[in-house]
Amino acid sequence: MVKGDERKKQLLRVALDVFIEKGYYGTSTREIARKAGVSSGLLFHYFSNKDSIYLELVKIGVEEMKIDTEIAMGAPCKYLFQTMKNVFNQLESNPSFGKMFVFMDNVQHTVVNEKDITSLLESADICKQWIPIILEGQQRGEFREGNPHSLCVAVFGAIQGIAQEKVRIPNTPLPKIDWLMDMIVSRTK
Amino acid sequence: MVKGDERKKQLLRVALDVFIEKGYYGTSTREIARKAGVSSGLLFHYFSNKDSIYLELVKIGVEEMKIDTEIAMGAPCKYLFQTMKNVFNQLESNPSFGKMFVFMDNVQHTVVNEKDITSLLESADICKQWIPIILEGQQRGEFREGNPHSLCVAVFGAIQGIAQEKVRIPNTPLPKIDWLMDMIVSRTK
DNA sequence: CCGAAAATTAAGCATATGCTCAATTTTATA
DNA sequence: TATAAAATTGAGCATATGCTTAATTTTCGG
Repeated sequence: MVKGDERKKQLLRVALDVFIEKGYYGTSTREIARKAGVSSGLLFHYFSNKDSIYLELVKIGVEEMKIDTEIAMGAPCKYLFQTMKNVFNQLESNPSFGKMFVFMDNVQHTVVNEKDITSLLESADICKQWIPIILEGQQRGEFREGNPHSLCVAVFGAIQGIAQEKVRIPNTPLPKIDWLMDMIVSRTK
Repeated sequence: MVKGDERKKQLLRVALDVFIEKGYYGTSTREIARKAGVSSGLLFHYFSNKDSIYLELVKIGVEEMKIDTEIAMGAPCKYLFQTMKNVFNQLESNPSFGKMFVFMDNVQHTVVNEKDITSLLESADICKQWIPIILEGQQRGEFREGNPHSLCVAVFGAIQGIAQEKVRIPNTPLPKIDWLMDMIVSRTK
């Protein structure tokens, strides 16, 4: 017998793995329970339904993805560099971080009948968060000219792609941060 | 009544949409049939089972993703540029191309109990195809130094991310190809 | 216009799924 | 140690799913 709180955390960990591997619809509550070594009944003792497990994971992910707009606006280029450094460090040292990264990407591309999730995701939209910062960086001459949305998509698309590969093949060598910065940093600087 | 060949193509088109939206496991054969306006029975008249629909789509995707190694080795930098240009042009003009792009990415991250698919995907592994070309480019001084695998992951991760966003939000502005090239092209050139 | 071939359907079987619920075991506490 | 609270199980219901099959409709060459 395990204390309720621990069990719930364990179930969330297992659920994250299965959701990543098989997607929302392909994940059965039975499989989560089985991989956690408990009965289906217990799963539904801790979570009211399948959606709520998913939603809870999304909430955790959204929290992890939040950026500090205050600091970012103060030094866009430096902040972007630091953000990448943090992400890459975490990808190397903490497998569950990478998993959550991949999960959040999957979530973005999965249509789930849950308005709660849709609204949650809006607040986690990387482009929405970063576009004002990129604009600020452009005005300072730190970032190159061009559509900020495009720049954002390119930079964070690359980070996403790298994270995906890292989770799938853990010994994937990470690129240098400078390479990614070269995509967005002003050349004349 | 529709001629067999046309119907099959239509079913593949519909299946691609559903697979993208809900993933392999979340896609039901009934839904494919319903969205195509036919009965389940007819679906299984044209395809022996669900896996074979998926496999057929993967085969098409693999074919589209193949690169011309001969030409690429002759002019790595130019070829990379041209490849990106083609991809971006297609993304703008041909929605089904973008869909296939996203689908192939999903396929890479989905575990399906089908050894046929696993082996098929190896031949479509972008890194496996590009690493020799990047190496060649580095020897010529066209590409920057660094782990070719990392460079590959960064560049094609970015392209993937962009394609994803373009499919999800079709009016997403595409970045300039030069921005992406700056990630990999030698600075001293 | 006849009949074979092709296209299509509807019903149904076996199994998997989300979820409930009554019952049982374990733990903690007074 | 007695008892309430918490943890856990396992059977089971309703529905969804992959797929089969017999039967029906449509097409079209002779």
